[in-house]
Amino acid sequence: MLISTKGRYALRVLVDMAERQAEGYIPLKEIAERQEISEKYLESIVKELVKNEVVTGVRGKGGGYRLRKTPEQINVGEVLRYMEGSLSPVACLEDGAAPCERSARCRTLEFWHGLDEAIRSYTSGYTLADLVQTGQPGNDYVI
Amino acid sequence: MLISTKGRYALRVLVDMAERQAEGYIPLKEIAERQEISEKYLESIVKELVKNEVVTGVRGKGGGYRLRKTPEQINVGEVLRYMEGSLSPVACLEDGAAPCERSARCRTLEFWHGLDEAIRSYTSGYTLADLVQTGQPGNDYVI
DNA sequence: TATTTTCCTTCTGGTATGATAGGTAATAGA
DNA sequence: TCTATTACCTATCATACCAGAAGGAAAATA
Repeated sequence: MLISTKGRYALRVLVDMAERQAEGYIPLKEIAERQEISEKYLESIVKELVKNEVVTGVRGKGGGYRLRKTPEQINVGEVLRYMEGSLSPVACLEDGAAPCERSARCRTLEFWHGLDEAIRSYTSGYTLADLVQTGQPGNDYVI
Repeated sequence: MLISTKGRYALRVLVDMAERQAEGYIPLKEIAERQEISEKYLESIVKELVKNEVVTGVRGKGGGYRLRKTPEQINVGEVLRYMEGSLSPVACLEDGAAPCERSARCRTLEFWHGLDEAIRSYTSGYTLADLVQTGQPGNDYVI
């Protein structure tokens, strides 16, 4: 499993926010109800989105969360990487992974690199706007 | 992490066997030493390969394991699916997963389907022969 | 001041991962 | 027939991650 509920829920939350951009700040409680996800669990997810400057939160009455950029500026691959830490298919390609001392003679490394690149180029071909509008990528990425 | 050590080690074991096809049956102990992987752990991995008819084992002196098909006939994606159970990036696309009752209005489903397909088409574009020879895919798959 | 909301820290039950341990069954060769 | 070798089988274990739940503190509004 490449993507856990963290990544999946994060996208659903962002789509929800994008569809209600005009309404200003939206309480997490509302999003949790609409998306049928535990509000407490969503807290930990949104926290990560705040930390990475994808959304902003405002406390108190009338507060809530809203997108910090336009949906067109929010890249899906980037968001998933925030949530999952990494989208690398294997441990040896993860950021900050100790370089494998077998890599020079590893016959599978190139295969993994290719898979990593396939995932990277697919996911970074989508923005939040693509998800909201049609569910189709808006750029020229072709599978 | 899409691929655990099970899938990674399985490929290394298979490449090792492919490179020594002419030598007949190869004891797991040798493979474990060459690949620097715990023999006991490899047992559980090879067991799965036997179960899925990728390799055959013969007991006793002079015994060991060998490929059951030619490297050209062994598909990398298939092997990884045996080892990992599934290569689906998200739980909702896994084989036998309960169909999500939100799927009709899910704005992210198509994105996940595309990612699933990207992974599937990349991994199934490689055979064991490709890993052994050059580390490059032998078919016309283009990223 | 009361209410609403984010924000922060801690805890928990379940499951998967990456092994290790110890044995049984089959086979070949001396 | 005995012994060494090898695959095969079952059980156990430490650790980490997943998916939340709980309880409160801080800020903002009315």
